[in-house]
Amino acid sequence: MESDGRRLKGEQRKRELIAATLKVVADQGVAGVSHRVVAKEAGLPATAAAYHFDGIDDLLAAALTEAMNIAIAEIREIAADPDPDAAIRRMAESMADVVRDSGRLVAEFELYLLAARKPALLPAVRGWMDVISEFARRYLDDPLRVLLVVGAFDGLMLQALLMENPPQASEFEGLLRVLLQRN
Amino acid sequence: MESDGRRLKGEQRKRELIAATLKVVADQGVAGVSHRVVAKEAGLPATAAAYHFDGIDDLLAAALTEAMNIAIAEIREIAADPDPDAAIRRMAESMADVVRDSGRLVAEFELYLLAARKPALLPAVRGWMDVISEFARRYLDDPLRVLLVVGAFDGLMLQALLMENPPQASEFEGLLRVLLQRN
DNA sequence: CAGAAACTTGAACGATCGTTTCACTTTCCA
DNA sequence: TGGAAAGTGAAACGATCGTTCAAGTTTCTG
Repeated sequence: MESDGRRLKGEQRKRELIAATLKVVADQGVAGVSHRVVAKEAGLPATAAAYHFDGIDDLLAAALTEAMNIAIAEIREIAADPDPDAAIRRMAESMADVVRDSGRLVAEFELYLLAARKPALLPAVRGWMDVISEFARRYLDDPLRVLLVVGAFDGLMLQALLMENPPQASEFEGLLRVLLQRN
Repeated sequence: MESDGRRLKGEQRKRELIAATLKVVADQGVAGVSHRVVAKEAGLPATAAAYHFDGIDDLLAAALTEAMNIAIAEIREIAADPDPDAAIRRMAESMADVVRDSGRLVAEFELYLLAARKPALLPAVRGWMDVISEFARRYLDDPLRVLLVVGAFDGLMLQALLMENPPQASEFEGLLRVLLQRN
């Protein structure tokens, strides 16, 4: 724990800046992230981010990692459902939810692309792929099929991001049942 | 056809600028694209892109659309193979090739993200999804499974972009056989 | 060959960028 | 309580950005 009031305020501001950054990423993409834009979004002076983070890349990495960790925690919670069928159903609902407000989805894929060039972001991506993989192994033994689930999970969401009529929860459930051989 | 030598030179420069833009996207991502950077890559003066394109967004859209159209043509050619099993095999080899030199892959996903905010880019993305969908319908009747193939196709490549040991052609072939129910 | 059309290119514009500096307030601790 | 530590924020820096402008050259057309 941390009890120093000075550091506590700093940590709070860091969180505010991360939240503002994610909002900017959702609205305008990674390209729209700058010290001044993020600061205005957070209602803070332009130099706030420069003080609390080691440059703009550090802020971006922190924000995208944070977004990914939230998503990972959600999936982990759903995957822990004792009823395997209920887990699938809830997973499908979660996918439909994420597709509906696409902000997090955009952040997730921006992180993927950034990670392709900045190894510091790879652990967050690996954590995401691992939690999906773990979920899939509950239903499948074949490693090839597990790999397929991880790829299809992201691909379906990316596809949904660009479709006129993205799939509903019921369709996601059908897709998951096919992938997990639970027909 | 076009026979005006003045316009021909202009078209040629446009192609050079598009090629240079794709190189920059592959190396540094969309964020690295600017008039001056692209011009230096192409060995042209900084104002060349400003003359031939209606702004930097127009250049970027032209380049990413071009990359996507090349990819679409490749898939279409492979899908036209009279032997269904040979088509799967060649498709798997193509996927492994693309993963190996990841430049086009990065461009493709940058286009996806850009299309989420700029509707002008949607047709190129839809063309890609359509050609994969068409390929899948040769093997599958169930629309849900066709949807799954399209999503999984992109998702697997995106995943491969970030794996330490991306799948080989043989693994892609196994994955395709599962997806297309051709075991 | 003369004028129009298309292309070329360096210079320059205002805007925004990331970052540093420095004077300041707040908070902690001995 | 007084000095150290942490955070705050306005101002300013040089760099880069997209774009415009104007003075050229090349190419076509009548």
